[in-house]
Amino acid sequence: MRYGTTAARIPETRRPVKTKKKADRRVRRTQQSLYRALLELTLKHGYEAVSVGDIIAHADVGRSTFYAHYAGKEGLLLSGLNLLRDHLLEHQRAAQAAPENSPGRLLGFSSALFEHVDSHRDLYRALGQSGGGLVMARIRSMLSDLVRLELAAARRPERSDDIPRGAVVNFVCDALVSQILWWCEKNPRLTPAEVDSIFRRLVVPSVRAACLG
Amino acid sequence: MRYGTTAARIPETRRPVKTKKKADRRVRRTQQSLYRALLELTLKHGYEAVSVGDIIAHADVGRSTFYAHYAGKEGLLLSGLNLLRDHLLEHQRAAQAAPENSPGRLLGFSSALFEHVDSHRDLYRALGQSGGGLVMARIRSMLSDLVRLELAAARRPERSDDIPRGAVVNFVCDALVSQILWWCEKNPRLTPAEVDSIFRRLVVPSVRAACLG
Amino acid sequence: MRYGTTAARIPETRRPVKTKKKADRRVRRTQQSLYRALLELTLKHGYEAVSVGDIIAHADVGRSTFYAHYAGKEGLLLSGLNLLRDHLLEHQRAAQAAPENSPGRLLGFSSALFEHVDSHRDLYRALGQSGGGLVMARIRSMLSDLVRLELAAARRPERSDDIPRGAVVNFVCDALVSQILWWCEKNPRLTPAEVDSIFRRLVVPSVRAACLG
Amino acid sequence: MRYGTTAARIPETRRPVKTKKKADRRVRRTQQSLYRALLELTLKHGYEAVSVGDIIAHADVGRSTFYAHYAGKEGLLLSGLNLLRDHLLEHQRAAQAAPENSPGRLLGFSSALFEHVDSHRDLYRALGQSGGGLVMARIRSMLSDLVRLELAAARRPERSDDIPRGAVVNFVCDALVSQILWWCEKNPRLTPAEVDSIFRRLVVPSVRAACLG
DNA sequence: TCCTAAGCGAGACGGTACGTCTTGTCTTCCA
DNA sequence: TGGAAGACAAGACGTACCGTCTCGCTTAGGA
Repeated sequence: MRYGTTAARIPETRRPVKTKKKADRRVRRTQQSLYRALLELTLKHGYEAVSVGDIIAHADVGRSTFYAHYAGKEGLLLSGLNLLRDHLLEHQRAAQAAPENSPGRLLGFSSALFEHVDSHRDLYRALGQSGGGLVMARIRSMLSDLVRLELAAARRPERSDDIPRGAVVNFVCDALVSQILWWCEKNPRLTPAEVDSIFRRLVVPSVRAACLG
Repeated sequence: MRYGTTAARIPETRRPVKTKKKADRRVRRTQQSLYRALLELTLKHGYEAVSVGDIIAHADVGRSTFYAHYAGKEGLLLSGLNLLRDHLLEHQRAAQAAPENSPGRLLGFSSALFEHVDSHRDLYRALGQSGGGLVMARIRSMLSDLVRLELAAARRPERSDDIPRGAVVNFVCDALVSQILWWCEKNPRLTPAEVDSIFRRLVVPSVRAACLG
Repeated sequence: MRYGTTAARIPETRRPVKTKKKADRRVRRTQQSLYRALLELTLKHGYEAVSVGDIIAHADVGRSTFYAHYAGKEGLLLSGLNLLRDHLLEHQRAAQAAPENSPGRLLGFSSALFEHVDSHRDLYRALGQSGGGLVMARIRSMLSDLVRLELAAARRPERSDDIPRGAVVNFVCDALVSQILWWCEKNPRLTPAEVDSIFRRLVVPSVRAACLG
Repeated sequence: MRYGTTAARIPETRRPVKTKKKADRRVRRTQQSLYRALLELTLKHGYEAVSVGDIIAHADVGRSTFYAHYAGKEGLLLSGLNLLRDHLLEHQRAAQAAPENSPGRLLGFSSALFEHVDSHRDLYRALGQSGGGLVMARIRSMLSDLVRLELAAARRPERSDDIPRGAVVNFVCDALVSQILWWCEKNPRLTPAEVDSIFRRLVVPSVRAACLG
């Protein structure tokens, strides 16, 4: 979930922070400690098994400090998600520049997503296994925005017997999440490209038929 | 703690049936009380918000009695799943009797599943919303068995560039679950038949292409 | 607690039993099973650690059967105490036959008591250690009757500065119980005679002074 | 779980006192609330009938807070015993200053003990009645230390036919406890001085004979 | 350079749910 | 029909977390 080394900006804090000017190096250090602790403990024991108490002990941070920054365990984890969203949005925009009907245009961010997952495989496995349901739901919700955006742009005029747009968006998002979890849990040997190919063979034709028919 | 040294004196000759039957009457009543309580409370407050204490209070059952029958809240809910599984298996077998390549043969149990969901719409909505993630996971796992069974039977010889069977099974199951949740949460006006149609238009062609070449 | 092999009569039952004619061999067998189970489990794990559930499981008896015979764990244990009381009463009567002021006359049952304890040392240790407080209290209460009886008979006319009779009885009984427990827990090598001697040296002179002044 | 890597930076130089003091104020208030609740409830319903739930409800304290301070109901009650022990030790030391063989020297703390009991008569009655066996056992154990200490100091060289020291200590302690319970339960009209007198007349001569030959 | 407010550690606290345990009652079956 | 088996309600137990809170220390930015 950490992009490169600039794991700084974590906007999902409780308090607007006001960011006086230098945005408190101390604050940043604390938040990074907590985030790192969450990741490490999740990898070791699974997301569900980690308690707030574990996190603050591992991060050597006071309990009240934790709650001063995040609403809870999930808040902390979710704070890392915005980075991913920005990353995918960028790829989506790039794909939109491709010529109409070119094969990689529709859902063009998918390969970037699988690449991302590939570089955090252990974390996703940990989330998938031990009930990080809520986190996956948030990822799903984020993907949902992307897909809706794309289909809204691409769609030809709606016909009466069309599949409802929401159903298609839903189908695509869950297929993505499903693919990710299956990859991480069951078949970790595949390359991101292979996984992307599987995904596209299963999903894209149906979506094309349903929306661009 | 092991009873039964005397009970085992006469191993299987007498009547292990009649004794069981009568005792079961009370047991069944208790279990039904608990199950009904769980459903009612889940509908009212959401699955996650219901505690074991709530359930036993509502069912007027002792705490130890609850744990004598079920491992926990989830165990109780899961106990209702076996009936559904049997129901679906029956429909699957019926569909298999249809001629090869007829349209409703593949995943023939899907309409039965959506019919079932239709008659428990509120419950599924409650499960979907408030984090019955684990329960949906169990339903998914049950569906997984059905789908795996069917694809194993239907599949032509495997080719090297085939999509791995597991990926397809995974894709189908999650599409089913996804469809169910979307239906219950977002678009409750559709009929089961319409939902089934959407599902089949999105999923079946890809599956046919992937498995039946 | 079991005298010889005739461990039969257990009068402290809940129901008068009515003893139709053959006095239900089954009932007796059940009661013996329970009593034996209690003793064995008490020796193994200590009195407090044994639950009714353990007893009936070990005796292979149904729960309701247990409560049909005894009011609880204590009731069962206490049912063995009457035999001891009769035994001691007999010795007390024998000692009373001795000439006035002979050394062994006062509290003449003490040696019989210590002899009894000697033959059930393990049980008393188990009772003393793990809080068989209530049982020791019952033994104490039984001894109390004996001592009160004896002092009432032996006492010269009461004087104003006498120690209250109840205080003396109390003192003697607790000294006996105290001695028993100390013997079993701390110093199991002493013979019954030695223990009796210690007891008499510590207690009898004071009692004689207080009552026979 | 070990905090203190930062807190230990400045080992013992600053002020480990002030910090503790303030924090203790709240702690002390909580502990006193709990102790008071225990006493009040014990007086009202008897020691055994009081559950941890009752105590925390009456003290308006969280369950976990209770267990953070005490191991259980007994632990809470026992926490009040240390004060008594210190009190008695002081009296013992004062008595030791008396001339050899003066009447009040041996077991000189006894009157202080009975005075103490006198001022908590209701509590001791409640403990004695309803099975505060374990608590009385702890009091006994505390007295045991005092007596052992005293006899060890006072004793002349041991002779072969001496009563074992442990037996004497045991005898004295149980006589004290016995006297206390008898007083509280059976004869509450006596003054502490009278009770002390009874105790001393019954016990001290024998002890003197056994130990000071 | 001092002062002041914020960040922070430490952890006490009230609360809630958990799963286990034991008790004594009550129903049902069997001989 | 009376004794045995065991399902059951009741509720205490000790544990685990949670999210709130109070308390001083420390530290850095503005006066």
